[in-house]
Amino acid sequence: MLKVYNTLSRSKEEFRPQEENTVRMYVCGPTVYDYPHIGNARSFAVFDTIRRYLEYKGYRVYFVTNFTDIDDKMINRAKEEGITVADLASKFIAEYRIIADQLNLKPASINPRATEHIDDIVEMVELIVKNGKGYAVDGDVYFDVSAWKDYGVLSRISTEDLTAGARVEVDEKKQDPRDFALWKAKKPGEPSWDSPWGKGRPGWHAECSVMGKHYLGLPFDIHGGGQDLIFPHHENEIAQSAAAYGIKTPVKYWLHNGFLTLNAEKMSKSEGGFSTAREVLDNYDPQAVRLYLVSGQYRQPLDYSEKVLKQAIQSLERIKNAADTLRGRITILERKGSRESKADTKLSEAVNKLREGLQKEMDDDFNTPGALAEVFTFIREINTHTKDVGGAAVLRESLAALIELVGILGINLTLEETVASAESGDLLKDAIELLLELREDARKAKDYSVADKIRDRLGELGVTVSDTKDGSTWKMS
RNA sequence: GCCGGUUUGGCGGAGCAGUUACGCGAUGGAUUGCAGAUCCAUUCUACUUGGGUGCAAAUCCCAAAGCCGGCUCCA
Repeated sequence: MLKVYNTLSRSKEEFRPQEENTVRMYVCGPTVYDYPHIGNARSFAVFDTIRRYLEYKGYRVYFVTNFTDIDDKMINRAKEEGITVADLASKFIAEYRIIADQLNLKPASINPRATEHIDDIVEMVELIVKNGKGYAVDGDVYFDVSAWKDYGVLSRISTEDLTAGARVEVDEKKQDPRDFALWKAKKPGEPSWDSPWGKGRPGWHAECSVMGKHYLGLPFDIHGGGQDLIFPHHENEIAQSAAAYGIKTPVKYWLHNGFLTLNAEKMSKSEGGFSTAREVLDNYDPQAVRLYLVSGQYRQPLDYSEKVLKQAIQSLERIKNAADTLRGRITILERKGSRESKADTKLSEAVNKLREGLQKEMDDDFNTPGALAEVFTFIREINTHTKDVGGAAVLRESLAALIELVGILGINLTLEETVASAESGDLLKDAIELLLELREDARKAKDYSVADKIRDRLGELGVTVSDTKDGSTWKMS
């Protein structure tokens, strides 16, 4: 039974989607005005893992994540760079897609953009005004927080404290400092759309309410985002949806990931730091970065440093080696024939334990570190028993399980299997096998200079050869 | 000021009442023609501090301290 921590109740709740076997989830995507930073990457990776696990459990997941392509930051940055807001958006959406690809994020069901839903937004704002929960002033439209008694349900910020908040800007147009913009009147040089209040553009919070409703219907099951979005963004989303559509809450489970913290001193000193996702992904194996990002429980803060990245690289290596060990043994058994042995049973049991254990951990609010522990326990079993396994079937089963389960965490172990599937693969494969046969003869004759030459030269060509007690294995690197 | 989180071994990071987390690193040993990979052992009877409850507390309760974050457009 899956339990998820719901920010709304501040407790773990049994997860029950409204429609059986289907999960509808929405994750706040980036504002595409700049390069995504490593903190954004964490959020992407976390919710991708959650989505993949739900799919592993058999749910059909509708996964919507947006691009905010119109807001103050977009406008300011476009002005600075001397390009249009639309061009700025294209540039950084492209950038996002590169990062998403490197992080092995499964493509969303859809990536809607705020500017594609202006009509829907206008419609929602009209409803809010019509329902007496919003008011227009000089082309701006504000949400009337005083008219929504449940304001603060999610963030648990009392409205009195809010007024006293350090960063509330005084705006004469607002009836109350707590009120927030639903629609902003056009200023000179800004992109704008027609509305009943004149030309203008949507407030930030409006888009997510609208797109969530449009693609998933209200209420939907999961809404995700960083903890910094709890207030005001998600609080306002709830208020908007409730005020416009008359429903109590637009979302059943609110999930928020913790921050990624940087050791500021350390980072700032090391050549400009590693603040953008791109810098990190260019400097480290993207798979290791992904592993690092899910190495902590998603609600906990996660510290970033060069050291932990290096640890992740080593951990990833251990996972890859285990897959290679299985593959190597499979090729050896293909050569010498398959005959089951006692070790087969042990490995088979380990596979079952892995599946059970991983599910138990992930069912507990997506405990990815726990899941990784299960994976590594399984890997030890692989390393202990594989050399004695006589049946190829259990090896294939183990490999498939390993690939599938680390796949939930976003680690792709099939990337290195390219050779075998290539058109020319068979010829190449046979040629390498032949060389290894010759090498084996040389080794038997204790002619190690020839044996080492074959291994070294193959190594130069990108073929790594390893010896085991029952023969040699190879892989393309 | 208000609200929230966090404090576990050399490092990362689970556990959330009773037994080895797991990974990385280090050291020693084993296996191997060598290399790579791997296994075993040690570091590892660790849990911010002070009280309390319990047969039993890292784990529950109370208090304090440190660190981090949110408080109108930042994942």
